[in-house]
Amino acid sequence: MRPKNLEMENAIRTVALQIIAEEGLENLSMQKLAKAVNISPRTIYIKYENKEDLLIKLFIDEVLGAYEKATLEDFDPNAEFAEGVEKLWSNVFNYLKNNKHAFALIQYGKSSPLLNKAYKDQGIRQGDHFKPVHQFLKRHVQKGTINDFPIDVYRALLFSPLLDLVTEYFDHQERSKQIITKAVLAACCQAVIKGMLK
Amino acid sequence: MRPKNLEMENAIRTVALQIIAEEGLENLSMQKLAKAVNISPRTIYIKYENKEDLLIKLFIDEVLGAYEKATLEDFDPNAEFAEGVEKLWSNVFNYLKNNKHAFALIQYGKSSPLLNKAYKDQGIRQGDHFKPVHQFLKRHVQKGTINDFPIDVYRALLFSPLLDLVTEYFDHQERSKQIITKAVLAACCQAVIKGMLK
DNA sequence: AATTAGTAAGTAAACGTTTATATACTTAAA
DNA sequence: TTTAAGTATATAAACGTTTACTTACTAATT
Repeated sequence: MRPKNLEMENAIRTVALQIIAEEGLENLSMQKLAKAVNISPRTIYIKYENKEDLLIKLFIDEVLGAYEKATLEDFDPNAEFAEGVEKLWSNVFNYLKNNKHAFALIQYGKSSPLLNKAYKDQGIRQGDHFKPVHQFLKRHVQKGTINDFPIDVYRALLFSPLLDLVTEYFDHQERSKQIITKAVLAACCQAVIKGMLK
Repeated sequence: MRPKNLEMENAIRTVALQIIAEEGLENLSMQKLAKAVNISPRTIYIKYENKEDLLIKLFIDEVLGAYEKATLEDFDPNAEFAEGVEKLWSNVFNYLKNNKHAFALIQYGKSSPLLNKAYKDQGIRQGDHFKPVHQFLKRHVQKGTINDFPIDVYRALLFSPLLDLVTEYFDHQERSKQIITKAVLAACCQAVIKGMLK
């Protein structure tokens, strides 16, 4: 039996992300993708059932999986509140800064009904991945450090400003001057922490 | 001369927003839109140059324009900091709550390169619309109430958690229990305010 | 060791459908 | 009667996906 060309499988994902980031999800087609990778369209269908399958696997496995993993790297659920949040912020920012294409698809996850649905299904089935963060927050609620909120509300308060700052970071990368400096990020992180402390 | 059917122009925009919200931007086509409005495809081209023109006008005029207007309703740039932010939050939340389809396109504005570009071009050309908010923030920086940040950073800190909470609100609308209650919103708003105060 | 049957990976080209947009015509009001 | 608003229909290109075929390798048989 002829062996799989694993490099090619990787190329499909990389180029797909690139097209989505540069031209938008609405401009990614199977034919365009095949041409860009320099393979036959049929080859994509050996690895993925259809376009929807490709997009969802790209989103869930390639993008969200790596993102969640990077977020939790060296994160200690038993850390002090400020220390823990600072670690999460630096993990997220450093990862996204170096993975612009993945970030683009993450943003689409909030708009596109297809990806959104996949995310919710995934979020409900496998919320364990963020368990250390839940644990961390729960501990601080019990300790009385922070207010008690539903977990999704914490996500909004803790991470959404950061994701917006990443957008700004990329926007200003193309311009002359970067406004999202380390100092600004640190100050924003402190603001978020301060807001959540009781 | 035969007069324009203004109702139809309105129907085009409403139905376009509906399709985008329900099926995604990538599933809006001119023919599908025409069929849904029960007109000829050509009629859309009388009112819009092409698909891109339609999308951008929908995004900028219909959605962002109305959104900014609603945000600033009865907003007083001379208000106390907490009072001002609370007003902005309640304006934004109440507007978006009742304009789910518009909200969907606003979210696409952060992902789609086409809309994103339109937004940036617009943001640079006509930043005056949010002038009262800039004025408000500037005043409080000078008064020493809050830290001095670039304006885009304030947007991230002040509004992005709220937009995430609106997403959560709609997500939970379909389920049994609403977690984004008035009390939760108010508490989040207070957290944001507290974080920004010096 | 040489041959060959079997099989999954891969390709080129095409399928029928849908896309954005254009042409040619009709309608309705000034 | 003129004129723009509107329709029905056509078009070429692009779409997702499939068909028919080739390639590269394994493993069993000579």
